[in-house]
Amino acid sequence: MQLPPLVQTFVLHFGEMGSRWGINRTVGQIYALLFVAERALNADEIVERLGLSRSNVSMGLKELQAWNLVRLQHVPGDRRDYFATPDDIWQIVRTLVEERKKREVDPTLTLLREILMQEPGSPEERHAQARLREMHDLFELFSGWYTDVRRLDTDRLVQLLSLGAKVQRILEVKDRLRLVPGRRRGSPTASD
Amino acid sequence: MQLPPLVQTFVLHFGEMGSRWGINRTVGQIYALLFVAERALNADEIVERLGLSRSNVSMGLKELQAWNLVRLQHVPGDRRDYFATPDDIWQIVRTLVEERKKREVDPTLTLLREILMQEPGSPEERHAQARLREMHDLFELFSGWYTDVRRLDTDRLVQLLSLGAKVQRILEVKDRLRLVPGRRRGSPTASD
DNA sequence: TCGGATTTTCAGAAATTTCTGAAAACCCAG
DNA sequence: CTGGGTTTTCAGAAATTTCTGAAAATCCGA
Repeated sequence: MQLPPLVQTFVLHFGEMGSRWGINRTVGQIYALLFVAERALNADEIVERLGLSRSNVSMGLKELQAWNLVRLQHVPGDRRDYFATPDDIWQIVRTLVEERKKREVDPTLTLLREILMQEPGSPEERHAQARLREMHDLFELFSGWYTDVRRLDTDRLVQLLSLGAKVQRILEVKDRLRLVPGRRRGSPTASD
Repeated sequence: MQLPPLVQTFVLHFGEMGSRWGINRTVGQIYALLFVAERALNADEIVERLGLSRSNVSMGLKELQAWNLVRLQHVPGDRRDYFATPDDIWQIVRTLVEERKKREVDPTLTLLREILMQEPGSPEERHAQARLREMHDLFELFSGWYTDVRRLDTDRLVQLLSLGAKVQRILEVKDRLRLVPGRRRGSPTASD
């Protein structure tokens, strides 16, 4: 592995972290390398920098492409494929969340719904269903929140995150307003 | 594996899902089983229901305890250990997030800070640092948001999630207020 | 302290995942 | 077409992770 020390530290750490998620170590390393690279890299450059076999890099890149985490680029007059991560880090976050939702949350929700359709054959099953309904509702809540929030443009999103729990105040106001009788429909927020 | 079909479906799915995260299949299965169980189970009951070896179950339970995901209980007059998941599903979510933060986000933030302290020795390293600063700031933002939001009681949290992107309206109001000249210090939110 | 019940440990076996080199497939300029 | 440069595939090798049985440790009532 022939890398500036600073980069190497990060690449190794990210590889380890990757293996704690579903991603394998080398895929994590490849991604880390591309993330900090000044320009798009081709497969041989990755091989050289990380000391992996050519075929391993090929498979790693294939996987990253399947996740939509790298973009394929071409350099004029060069037939090789070059790979890069999006410049906008928020785009990366969005892709990551989107893909994990697609692969993990959605199938789980489908399964839970199926289970909840079944007729329980015993008190034990009845209890299991009740428990799984709780889980289902939780996932639905998150899922709905996400499809909602995903639309926000990045500035708004950052604003919201920076606000943190201060948003709570708004809820308190909402509560107070709710106590006022005769309140009409609409958004009982600060805009009133 | 001797389980009601409905439970078995869930246990198997959850096991698979577990292995897509850092958790191994059997640990996932044990957790799933405890989650839907009507009462706390002892190790032998888990062995019997999931068809695993006694030692495997022992290690799985140890791991779940290390994650604070199961509580140890005792039945009067019985020397065996019984295990259960918290009844409150939100407690489970909180533990899960807390532990993952501790194991993944915090160490990464530490590493990123260390890297950012170093003096870049080349333009390549300078660029890598700039990129990693972006990542660092992103993690800080999430981390700060989380420490803030974690304090909210569950009702408020659910309220917030249900609200979804409608919270955006509040930001719009905030913007409008900011345009008003001569505004004094304090929180220019609904609470004014 | 003893003895039975229970849990934990751990070395090796089994299963799974990752990695590699060699060969095949692809792709385009000439 | 053809040929060289490039990427992909894939069977087996290597590495890692998971799982097991047997033995050791622990724990507690008598």
